[in-house]
Amino acid sequence: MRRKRTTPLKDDQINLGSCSTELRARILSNAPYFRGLPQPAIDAVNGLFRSVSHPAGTALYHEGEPVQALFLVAHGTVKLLQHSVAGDKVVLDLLSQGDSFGGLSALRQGRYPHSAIAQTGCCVLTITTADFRHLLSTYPEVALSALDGVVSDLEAAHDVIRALSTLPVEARIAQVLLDLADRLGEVHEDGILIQSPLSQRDLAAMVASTAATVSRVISSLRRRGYVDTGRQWIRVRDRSALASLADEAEHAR
Amino acid sequence: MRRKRTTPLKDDQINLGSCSTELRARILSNAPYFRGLPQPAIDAVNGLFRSVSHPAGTALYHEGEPVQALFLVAHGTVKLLQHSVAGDKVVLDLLSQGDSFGGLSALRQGRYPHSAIAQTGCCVLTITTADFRHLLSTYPEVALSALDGVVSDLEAAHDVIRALSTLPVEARIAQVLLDLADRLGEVHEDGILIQSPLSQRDLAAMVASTAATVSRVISSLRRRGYVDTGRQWIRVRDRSALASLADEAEHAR
DNA sequence: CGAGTGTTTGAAGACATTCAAAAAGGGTGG
DNA sequence: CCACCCTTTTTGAATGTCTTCAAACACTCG
Repeated sequence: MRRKRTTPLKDDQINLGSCSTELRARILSNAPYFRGLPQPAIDAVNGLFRSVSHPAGTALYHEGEPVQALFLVAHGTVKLLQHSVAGDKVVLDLLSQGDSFGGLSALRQGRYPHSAIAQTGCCVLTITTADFRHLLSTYPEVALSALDGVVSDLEAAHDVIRALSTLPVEARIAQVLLDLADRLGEVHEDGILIQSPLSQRDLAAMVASTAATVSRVISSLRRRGYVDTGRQWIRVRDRSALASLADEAEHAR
Repeated sequence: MRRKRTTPLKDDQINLGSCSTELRARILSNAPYFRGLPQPAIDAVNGLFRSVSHPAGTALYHEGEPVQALFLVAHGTVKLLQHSVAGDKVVLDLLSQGDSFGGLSALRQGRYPHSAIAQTGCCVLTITTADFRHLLSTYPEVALSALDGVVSDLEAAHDVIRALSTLPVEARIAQVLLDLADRLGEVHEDGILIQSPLSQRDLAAMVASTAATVSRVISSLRRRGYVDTGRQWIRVRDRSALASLADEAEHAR
């Protein structure tokens, strides 16, 4: 019998992911970009995508490389980050099933403005920029959906800027945990488990802090019973307590 | 004869601005959104816009209000900001001639995610969200341009996030000054004058700091001869020196 | 079991904030 | 043109949050 695993994360969130054609079809027809297209169009779109598997930790692309494709997460989680020259990283986002990324920069500069790393083993659907551009002009509603998606990303980025500008570390961490819990969380009776390996270094890179500080804050949250944590995983036990931490910080002063 | 003005800023950047129909036509045909449309289409577009003047300091809209229009700056500068509940503000961007803002959020939530304040007396062209939506579906190339513009805004926001995450205050200020000089600057023999009234409080709200700290940093930059400053204005004298300040901070450590 | 990575914790110190108060700039109305 | 007022800018001193550096500990994998 297998030894009890200590991480509560699902295996397939950690190990190599692969795409069944069934999954692939489901992802594409549910993707915000293509939802609403007539079935024949969806079939045509389906033909333009390739599915690729990436082992955990590998890069899908690096900041500065010429843009080659637009990506759609089918399975697993993908981390978007920027490197600073000094070597420390800034994590911009953590994406999961149904999220898209990468290719839209092609419309502009033609270079990826950030790197994408497989946070888990994952499967992504890719479409070449040329094909996607073609889609955009063929189906205007796709362009509108894309616009919608990017506007939403922009607002999220502005929220991060506000948090970095006005909130102390603890509140920023609380806020990020809430966001991740809502987007990647899996509800259990003992709390919301964030379904992705997430080191405190990663967390630090999301809130503009350091691993040491994050550890201190997280420990304090754990002592207060707001979260459970372990190596590379976090479970939110008291969502509303975290929410008030983030809010009170804003009202303070 | 008129007394020598102490501010080097242009009068019409401070006082009420108005839109000549000539200016209006020029702005619209040069706007990234509509550039490339055939002339009849541009004329049609022209008919959908209204031009509105705003005195300096007045709000074009407030965060949270329902989105009513998309805006295009014809003259003057406009400040986009978010309020924190504690009352301090976060300045997201400073826009000038040709920049657009506001209405794209309509596609999503229907509420403005930030406020817009006339930094100078200014003239803006507005189009209702309904009309703009109509434009988007009528002319697919407009949707593509809009997409392009938002992607560019998103990348700018990510750059701000990186700066806030990795750079000390001085470097962030240097970076913002460079950006403003490039976008709002007017080249003179004695440096690049940022053509918009800009208080140190505003600057502080752009780099997530305080007026007191900004004053100290700016004074230091002035002593080193990198900038000239006065009440509500800044001139960049040594662009490359500022650039190295921002760069060295990244390479340090 | 040993190596490597992730987490915890302490102590010292830096950078920036906060609070406060004074000085300077610019507009306004007499 | 001057006196007044309000806002912006400047500067000092004290404080604090967070970082840095270091070392110990824990967990996982080969």
